[in-house]
Amino acid sequence: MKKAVSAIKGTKDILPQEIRLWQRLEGECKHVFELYGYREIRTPVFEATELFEKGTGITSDVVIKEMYTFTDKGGRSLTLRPEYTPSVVRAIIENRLYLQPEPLRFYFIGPMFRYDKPQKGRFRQFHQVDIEVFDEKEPAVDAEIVEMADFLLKRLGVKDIKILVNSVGCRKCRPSYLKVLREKASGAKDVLCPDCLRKLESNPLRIFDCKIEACREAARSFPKITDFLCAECGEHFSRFCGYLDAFGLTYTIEPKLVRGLDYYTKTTFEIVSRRLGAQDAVLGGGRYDDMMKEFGGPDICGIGFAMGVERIISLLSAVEEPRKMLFAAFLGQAALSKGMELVRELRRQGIECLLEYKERSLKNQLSRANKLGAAWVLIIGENEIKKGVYGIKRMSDGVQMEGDLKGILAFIGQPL
RNA sequence: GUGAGUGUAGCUCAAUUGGUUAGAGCACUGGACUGUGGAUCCAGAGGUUGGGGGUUCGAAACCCCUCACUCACCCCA
Repeated sequence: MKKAVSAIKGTKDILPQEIRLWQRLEGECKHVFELYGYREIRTPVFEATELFEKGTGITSDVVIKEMYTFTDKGGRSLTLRPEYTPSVVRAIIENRLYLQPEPLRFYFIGPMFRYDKPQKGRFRQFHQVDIEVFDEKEPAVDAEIVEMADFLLKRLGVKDIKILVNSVGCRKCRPSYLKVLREKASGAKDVLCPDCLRKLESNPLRIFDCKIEACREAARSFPKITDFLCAECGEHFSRFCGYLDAFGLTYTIEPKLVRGLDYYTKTTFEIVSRRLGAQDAVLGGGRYDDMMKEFGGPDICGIGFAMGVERIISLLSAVEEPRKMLFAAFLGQAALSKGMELVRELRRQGIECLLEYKERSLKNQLSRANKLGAAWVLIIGENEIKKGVYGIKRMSDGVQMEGDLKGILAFIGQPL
């Protein structure tokens, strides 16, 4: 098939057939988030490249190899946002939102861009639903966020999910853990695969993820981060888990849940579904207590999560809702003019109407109306115009009558 | 970035393994039925077999290059 122009690799069109699902998801998100006191915020799709280098982290994979970065005509280095958190933090500082009495709870829905190789559940332009809370140190809010995510997913009808939680410690306790882990893993150098030997340097926590049995076996004896948390982080984590218990949520403590963004401190969590394939996270997030300060803002902590819209959508099944639409069929030019007039009035009465301007047989138009799932067909022909009435047919049972505009409206008012 | 798999009509797939004019179902258009839908039957339209090159008397099939998609690694939503 010859294609003049096609969508860019890793991007796709969301077609009308699918869009109902998107609208439902967006509606549910807004509804739930507002129930929890969040308000929508929207920031630009591109930002100074520096924002992500500082925020997402210069050592993260996202920044190193996945950013859509370009130079604009003024010579500035700009980047299409690969994630949302740095933008929100920037907006808060820039607009001094922390000086307002309103709670610092924000949500956002929009596209993100990462130069990844596409695969199942992974795209170059994808969409995230994102929430962030600032200035709440208490582990209670960590638990509230997880509970909200769980509530949202239940409302959406997402099944077979698992909640994973962890603490990655803070800048005080994490380095000492990593040191011990590296030492321990170095002792097992002869059994680890080449991949893991590389991870030993770059990201030793990833060794826990290896699929090779020898590596898994060795990793079982490695220390867990949850055993190395400092007093503050340890208490935060146990209270967080306590609140989750109080909510009656089932969750798994997953000490190898590290997440790829540099900024996380203390709590991290993910909600996964095995139905998604290799990219199994529907939602992931955590606490980032230092980002605001590092951007030169006030010392305000933050916590949030991002949910992958395409991934959620793939777990939902489309529900075909019946379309309460009227199809206007006409025969001849005089009838067309009359039809345009009638349809205009019906639309003002709040009735979805479709009038197609092709001259076709009545049979053809009825057939078409049937295919489109129209609830009624309005029939306008010479006979009707002479009599000053119009035919209206209910497609579900074929019942048909004649009437003027008032009669038609009354007929439409009857149950289908 | 690395690796594997797949590209045939709008969609799902055939083509006896290299053989003549690339087929079918669904969908589409028209007709049977002149102004009354769904069922049935008939007909029509729709293809540079992803693209380019090569091997061959002959390529959708084999080889090379390229592009796209899919899946996995890495990483993440």
